[in-house]
Amino acid sequence: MNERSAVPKLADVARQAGVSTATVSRCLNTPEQLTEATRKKVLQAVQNLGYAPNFNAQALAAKRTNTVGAIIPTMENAIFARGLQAFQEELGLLGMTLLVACSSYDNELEEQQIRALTARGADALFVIGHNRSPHIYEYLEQRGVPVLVSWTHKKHAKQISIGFDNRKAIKPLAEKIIELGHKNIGFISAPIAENDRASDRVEGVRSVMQASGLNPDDLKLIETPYSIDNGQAAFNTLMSEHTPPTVVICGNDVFSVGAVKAAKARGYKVPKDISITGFDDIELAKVIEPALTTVHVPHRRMGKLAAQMLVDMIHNRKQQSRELDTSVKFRDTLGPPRPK
Amino acid sequence: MNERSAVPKLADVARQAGVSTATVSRCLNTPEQLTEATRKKVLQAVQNLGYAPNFNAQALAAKRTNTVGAIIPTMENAIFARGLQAFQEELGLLGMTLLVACSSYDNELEEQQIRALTARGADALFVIGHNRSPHIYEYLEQRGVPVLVSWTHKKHAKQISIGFDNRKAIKPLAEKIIELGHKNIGFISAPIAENDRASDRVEGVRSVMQASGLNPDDLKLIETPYSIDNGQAAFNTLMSEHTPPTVVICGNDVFSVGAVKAAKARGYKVPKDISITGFDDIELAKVIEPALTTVHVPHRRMGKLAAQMLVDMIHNRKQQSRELDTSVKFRDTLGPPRPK
DNA sequence: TAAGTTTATGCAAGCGCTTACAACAAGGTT
DNA sequence: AACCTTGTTGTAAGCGCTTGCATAAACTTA
Repeated sequence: MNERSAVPKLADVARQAGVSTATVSRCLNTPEQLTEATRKKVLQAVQNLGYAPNFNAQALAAKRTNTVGAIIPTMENAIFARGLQAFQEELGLLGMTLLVACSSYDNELEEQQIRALTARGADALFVIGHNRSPHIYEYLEQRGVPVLVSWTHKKHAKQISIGFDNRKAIKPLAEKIIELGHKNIGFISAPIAENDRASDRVEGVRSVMQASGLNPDDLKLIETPYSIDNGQAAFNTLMSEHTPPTVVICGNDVFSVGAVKAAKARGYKVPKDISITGFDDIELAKVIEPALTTVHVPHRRMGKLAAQMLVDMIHNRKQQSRELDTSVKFRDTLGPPRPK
Repeated sequence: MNERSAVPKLADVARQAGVSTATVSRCLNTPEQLTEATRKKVLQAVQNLGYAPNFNAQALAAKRTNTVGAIIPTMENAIFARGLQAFQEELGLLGMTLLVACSSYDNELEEQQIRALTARGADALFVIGHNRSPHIYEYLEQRGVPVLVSWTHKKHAKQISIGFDNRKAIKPLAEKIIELGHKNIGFISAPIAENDRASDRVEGVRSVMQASGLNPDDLKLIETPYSIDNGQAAFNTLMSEHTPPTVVICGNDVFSVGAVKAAKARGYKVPKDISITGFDDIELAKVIEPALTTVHVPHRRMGKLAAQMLVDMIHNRKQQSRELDTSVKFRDTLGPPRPK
C-alpha cells in the first residue's frame, strides 16, 4: 500500500558500514565496546541513511522497553498534571520514556489499561491510589512488572507507595474548622466507593469530629464526580437544606472553585457567610477570589521521587514506601461561622 | 532475573486448544473466518491461560499498531486538554489507541518525539500548528505516516489541517475593541517565533488596527511563555509604561487570568479602569471574576473531527482540510476606555 | 459421481532487532 | 615458543506474532 520500502533498517546500516548487524546494534547500545574506528564507520552509515531503530523490534528482542506506564484518573483538571509532569521530567533524566493512560475513575477501564500497557512492554507501572482488585497485582507480579502506588500512603499496605496519608493530611484543617466554632459541616467528595483518597479524606474529617465531641454521622456528605459544575451543584444542594452548613469542606480544589462560584451567585460573602476549603492546592486555588484555604500537597516532589523509586524497582533494588508531608494553606475562604 | 517464564504466548494457547498458531491469531483478529467450534475452543484456551497478545510482536509482524500519536505543546494548562480528550474518545470509538507526547513548545524536542512515535509504529500523527521544518514532513511521507495539523487552518498550506483561522478568529474582537474607542492597545502573546497560532493572532489584531486607521506598529506587544504568572508579570510591565494601554488583549486565556489577577492587585476595576480579553474560552474563563471576554474555540468538535479524518487518512481515503468557526464571547472584562 | 468451488485450517517464512557464543587477533606471561 | 588473557567482531538463534500459500474438507453443480 504505502511506499514504506525506503525505511532503512539495521541490516542496511550494517551493509553500508561493512560490518555485521551485531556490531551496529552494539554501536547503538553499548558503544564503548567498539573501536573508535568501527564506531565512526557505523555512525556515519546511520547518519547517511537516516536510520532510526524500530522500537517494536527492539522491545521484542530485548524484552525491555525503557518505558514506564502511568495510569491517572483524568487529565481534565489539573490535579495530576503537576505531579505527572515532574514524574516525566525525572524519568527523562533517567533515560526512560513515559506512557500515560487515563482511567476516568473507572476501575474496569483501568484494568484494561494496565493490560494494554504491559502488553506494550512497560517495564514498570505507576498508578494512583491503592484501590484495585488483588488479581491485578498478581497479574503484574506474574509478569515481573513492578508497580508503584502514589498519591496515597498507607503504613501497612502490601504495595509499595509514595505519597501522603490523606486521612492525616486533612485533620489539621478539620481541627481548625471545629476550633473556629463550626458544628454544621458539609463535605463535597468524589465518589468514594472506588477511590481511597476520597474516602480517606472524609474519614479524616469524621475522626476529628468524633474526637471533638461532634457526631461524625452529622457530616453532610455529597458525592459527585470531579468538576467545577458539580461542585457548584453540590454546594447549592447543601445550602438548600433546612439547616445549611456553615462550612463546606471540598475533597478537592476543583469542587471548591465551583462552590465559591455558587456562593457568590447566591450573594454569599466568603468566608463571612460561608466558609469553603479545598484540597490539593492547584494553581487555581490562588487565582480565585477569595484565595482558597486548602491542603497543600507536594506534587512535584512526589512525582520526582516516584520516578527514582520506580527506576530502582526496575533494577531490582528493594524499595520502601515513603510518606510525604502535607501542610494546610490558610488563605481567605475560612472564617468563623456567621453568628445567628 | 524476573520470574517471567509464566507469561503465556500464542503458541501456548494453540497447544492447549489443539490448533495451529495461525488459527489462534485469526481467532483474535478475524474471528469470522473460523468455525463456531474452533473459535470456542480457542477462546476457552485464551481464557484459561489468561493470554494477552504481545503488542510489540504484533506490531512487528503486522506492520500496524492501531495507534495514533499526538504531540501537543503542553499539558500544564488546559488549552489542549479538552480537544485532546475528545480526540481520544473518538479514536477509541474507532478502535484506535492514542499516544501523547509533549514538546514544551520546543521544535527540536517535537522532532525527536515525532521520530519516537514513528519508531513506535504510530499509524498516523496529530500535531498542533503548521510551523515545523519541511524535512519532517518528508520524513513522514517517506515512512507513509499521514499527519494531520490542527488548531489552525490555512487555506493554501500543503498539509491537511483541521482548525480555525487564528487571524480571522480574533478580528471581530479587535473590531469591537476599537469600536469601543480603544486606541492604545496592549497584547500579551506566547513567543511567536515558532508558533503560528500566536503570530496569527497578533497579525489579526494588527490588520484590524490598520483597517481602522490606527498604526499597527503602535501595538504594545509582550511575548512570554504561557503561564498565569507570566501573564501577571507582562500585565504589570504593560501598565508601568508611560502611557499604559486601555485594553490588554491576551493571546490566551491563561494570560488573561494572570492579567486580571494583576489588575486587581493594582486596585484596578475591570473593565472600568482596564479592559482585558482572552482567547480559547477554557473553563477558567467563566470562573474568574469578572467573567472573561474571549474567543471561543470549538475544541471538542475539532478533536472529534480530527480523529475521524485521521482514521480516514490511515485507510488512504483522501481528505481535505476543514475550517471551523469561532465566535467571540462577550462577557464582563471588556468595556470602553476610561475617560481621562 | 466427478469435477469445480468454497471454506476452514495448517505450514512456515518472515517482521527488525538483540545477544549468547564462537572466532580471531593482539599483546603478555612463563 | 607455547599458552593465557583480553578485547573486538561475526554468526546465528531467537523474541512472539501475522499472513501468503498450500492443503484438506465440505459443499455445489451438472
